[in-house]
Amino acid sequence: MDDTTDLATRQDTPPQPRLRRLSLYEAVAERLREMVLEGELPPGSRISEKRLCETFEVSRTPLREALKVLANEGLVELLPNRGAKVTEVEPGEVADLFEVMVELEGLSGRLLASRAGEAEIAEIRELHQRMMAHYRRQERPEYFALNQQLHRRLTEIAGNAVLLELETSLTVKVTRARYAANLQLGRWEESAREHGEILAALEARDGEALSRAMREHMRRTGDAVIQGLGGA
Amino acid sequence: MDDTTDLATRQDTPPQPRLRRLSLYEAVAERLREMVLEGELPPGSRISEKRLCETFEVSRTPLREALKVLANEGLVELLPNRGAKVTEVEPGEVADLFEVMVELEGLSGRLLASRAGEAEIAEIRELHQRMMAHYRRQERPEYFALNQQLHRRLTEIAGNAVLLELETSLTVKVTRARYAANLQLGRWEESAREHGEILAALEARDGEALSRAMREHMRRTGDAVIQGLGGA
DNA sequence: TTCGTGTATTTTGAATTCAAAATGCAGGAT
DNA sequence: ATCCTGCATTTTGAATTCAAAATACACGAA
Repeated sequence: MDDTTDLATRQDTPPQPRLRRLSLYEAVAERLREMVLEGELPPGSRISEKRLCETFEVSRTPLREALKVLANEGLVELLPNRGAKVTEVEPGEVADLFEVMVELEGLSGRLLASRAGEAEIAEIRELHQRMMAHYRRQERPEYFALNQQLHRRLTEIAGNAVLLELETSLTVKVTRARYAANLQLGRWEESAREHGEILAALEARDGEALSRAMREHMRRTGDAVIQGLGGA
Repeated sequence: MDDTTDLATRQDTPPQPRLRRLSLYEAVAERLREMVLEGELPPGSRISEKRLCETFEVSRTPLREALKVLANEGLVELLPNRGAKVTEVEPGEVADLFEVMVELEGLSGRLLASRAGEAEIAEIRELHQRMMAHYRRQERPEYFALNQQLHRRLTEIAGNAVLLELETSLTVKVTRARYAANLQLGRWEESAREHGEILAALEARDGEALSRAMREHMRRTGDAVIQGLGGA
């Protein structure tokens, strides 16, 4: 896209692996992921390669590579010789998903308490306060975005790469389940309060309390989502 | 491989999604996974698409699709415009891996105790005894294979699809770390004893004890592997 | 009418081709 | 001698082509 920066990047990128132009298949995968998450491609719907190729204006090769990526993320299912379909959101599987997420959050909390430095805690506090400001103003999209960012940052600070990777990929499914459940419901207030408890436990560096609070937060989110799906 | 069964499978496979001929890229991915796990493709080594295509006698398309699958499993790294390389086995990441696995095993144990029926327990007992027979005869490969099968079956019985999926994919990494650590060491006896405790807790349907035993088993395996890698 | 069979069409799987980026190397300037 | 610079070669990224499988449909028999 921006080829005037070649000169500048040429010698800087090898050491810093950040910031590169995406492959076509990555771009397609990203866009496709969005479409699935937001229900633009509804669960269960068959994906016609030809149609999508026309939509994205790419050939089938990068599209098929992107589909393989999405398949590994569990967003689409690849049926041999019969194309791909968007996976269904089964309430049972969503329950399983949160059951696992609760454990991972618990681990995250325990690690956090022992590994977060003062600087990190200050950073979290700041994110928390910004988020709460949006809550008071009832700005949902901004709140939600910061919420995601905050949770991600917490896991980053926990300092376990495998955990971070797992939470990232499972969060995609969680987000999808939220959309499917149309979860803009009444949990806002409760959720905000839980966030307060999480911050408090972090500031107190109380590993057990933090772990409990994060587990509980995830558990309740799960309950709300599952209820929204008409599950148990 | 066996194309004489086409006639038989033609009408049976649609209802039962089991048992289908693999796509070329799946076959390639499987073989490639083996090669990485067993160190035939050493960590850090660059992968030449052309060479591998010649080895497998396939074109680049299915090979590249397979590489994408392996990349999502974390076995290879895709460098844009510069091909793929086998990921390194970093002791730090292996430590992270086991830290997560311990939690998942704990969950698995808790679920197992409440969900395993008599039939399942009997099945596990039988697997356990077969495994122990191999232990007594000091037949390592057979022991190891049954060990894998038993652990997988335990997670299956735990009845959480997401957990099963996660453990499956993480087990691939665990296996790779074991190979890298050359772990055919002295933990055999200890490990066998731990398996006894697991079975006992399962038979007693003691969720807490089972969870603890499975966590502990995984923790110690991790310690041994990390030690074998020359880590902490 | 309904069901089954065979054929035409569409869609997917894999190979090939074409283009762009990266790598390696030779020659020349400092 | 060392370090640029530019070209040739190799390797990767993406489009296209070809083949095989699945689907849709029309026809004919029961």
